[in-house]
This record gives sequence, C-alpha cells and structure tokens, in this order.
Amino acid sequence: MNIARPTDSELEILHILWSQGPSNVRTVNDLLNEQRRNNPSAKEAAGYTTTLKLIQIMLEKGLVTRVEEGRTHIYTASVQERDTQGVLLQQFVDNAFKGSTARLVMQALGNHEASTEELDEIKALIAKIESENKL
Amino acid sequence: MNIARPTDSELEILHILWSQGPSNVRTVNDLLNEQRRNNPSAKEAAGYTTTLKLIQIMLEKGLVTRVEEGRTHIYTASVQERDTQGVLLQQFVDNAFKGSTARLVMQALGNHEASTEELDEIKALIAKIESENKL
DNA sequence: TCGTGTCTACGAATAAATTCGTAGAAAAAT
DNA sequence: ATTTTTCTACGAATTTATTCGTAGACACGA
Repeated sequence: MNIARPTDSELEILHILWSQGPSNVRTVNDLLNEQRRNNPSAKEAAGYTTTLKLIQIMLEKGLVTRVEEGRTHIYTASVQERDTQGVLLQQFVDNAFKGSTARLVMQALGNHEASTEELDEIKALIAKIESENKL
Repeated sequence: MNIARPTDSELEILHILWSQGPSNVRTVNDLLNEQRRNNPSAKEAAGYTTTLKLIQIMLEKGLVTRVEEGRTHIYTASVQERDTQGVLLQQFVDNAFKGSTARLVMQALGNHEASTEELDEIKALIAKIESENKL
C-alpha cells in the first residue's frame, strides 16, 4: 500500500486526528485554530468551510476515511503517524541534505537544545542499532 | 541578517552552486538535468529558460548574487549551506514532528542504514553536547 | 410554522511555484 | 555578410495548494 504524501495543511489536520482520534469537521477546525492561536508563526485561523474542503480532499486522496453519524461525518486518519513521518523524512533528507541522513542528524542535534532525557534516548537507540549490527 | 527560505527547485540549484562554486546558467541547467536523469524519482528535465527564470527569481530574493562576464552572468550562492539547512530543518521539525527534534532523530536513525562511522560521529557529538551541558 | 444555526457539497477566487514561449542583442560559425 | 547559436529579459500559461462564498438539506427552539 502506497502512502500518499500530505501537504502542510493536510499534515496539520492529520496531527489532530492522530492525537484526538475520530472527529467531525467542527472539532478539527476548532482544534486547528486553537493550535494556531498558540503559535505566533502559524497561519491565520481557518474558516470552517476551508477545513471542510481540505478534509474532503484528504478523503479523495485516501488520507482519511469517514463514517456518517446522523447528519455529520466522522473522520479518521487512514495513515499511520510513523509511516507518514517516514515518507516525509525520506523526502526531506533527499531535498535538503542530498540524502545524507547522518548530516541531518548532526545538524538537528547541533541546532537544538536537547534535554538529557532526549540524549539518553538517542544513545540507547544507537546502542541498540550497534548491537544489531554485530549479528 | 534574515535567511530566505528556498523552495524545492531553488534548493536544487543552490546545491549545484554550493558544490560547483560560481557558475553560469548553462552549467547549472546542464548539471541539474544530469542529476535528474540519475534520479528516477526526480522531475523531468528543465528547459534552459526555466532554469534561467528560477535563478533570476533567486537573485531577487537575495539567494544568489551575480557578476557579468562578457555577455553572460556568473551566479554565486549568497547563503551558506549549513544556515539554509538549519532553517529548513527547523521548519520541517515543526511541521512533521510537531517540534520534537528527538523524535525526528529517532525516526531518522531507525529508518536508515547507518554506518559505523556515522554512528561514531553521532556518538561523539552527543558526548560533546553532554560535556557542555555540565558547565 | 418560521427563523436560526449547523451540516455537506461544490464552484471558483487567490496565491505560490514552476514552466516555457517569444523577442531582441550579441557572438560565433559558415 | 548572413545565418545560426547563445545569451538575457519578461510576460504569461500551467499546476498545485489554499481559501472561501453560496446553496440546499436538515434539525432545533421560539
């Protein structure tokens, strides 16, 4: 099964569906705008029909599924968060880092104020990969 | 100084300028299409005037500078590769990973066949960050 | 019942990125 | 000298993503 590539706006909506579970358009729109209010670099609030249209397009693309519940539709993400992030990441690495994942990781760790917990997690993952490599 | 955010096509051209140094449009176009031929998932070859137009737009945005040499123009990237990657990465982390750099790094390391050398580099970087954190 | 609000569907305006055709000037080739 | 090639500039078509207005259906409360 081929994973469709969501656009930026679609990704915003997917994040909401991933964290909230199945939702109607009204809920998605409300949460979307709440998120945007809390993020100064985000876009302006979206009108209801804007969000509706986006979700309808996502339905056509197969990014979400829906069931009717009375007069309204309840939407569910039909792609997994991990899978989608994997697809986007691969593409981003190709575009911005010419395919070098190592460079991307270095840059990410270099820029960012990593917490001790995060670093520990990453170290653990590296150890795991290394032990698997030995097999 | 504010770093402009290049689009995908602009980034392709920047990569060429970064690796080749100052170049005229013909050279950029040739290398661009050569790269695309070698990459099955890339776009079709670009016409000369397409590349020209893109570079002209990049000039307006301040992504490149140029000098005249006879009848032709020689273009040079006016943004640094590292800086640009940093800007793009920050934005990508926000969009796709809701700002969690740690998650991005985990996903990247998980997906990818990292070589021993790469892992060592990354471990060294983590150690460096940790020692700085202690100060 | 009648208005008001909430839903979907859908067309279309807007915006942003990309692509390319055409024209004119200058150089190079014949 | 004249034809062909190689530049730049620039307008405009195309494509893709985003935004929103309007219309019809239905429900709910006054």
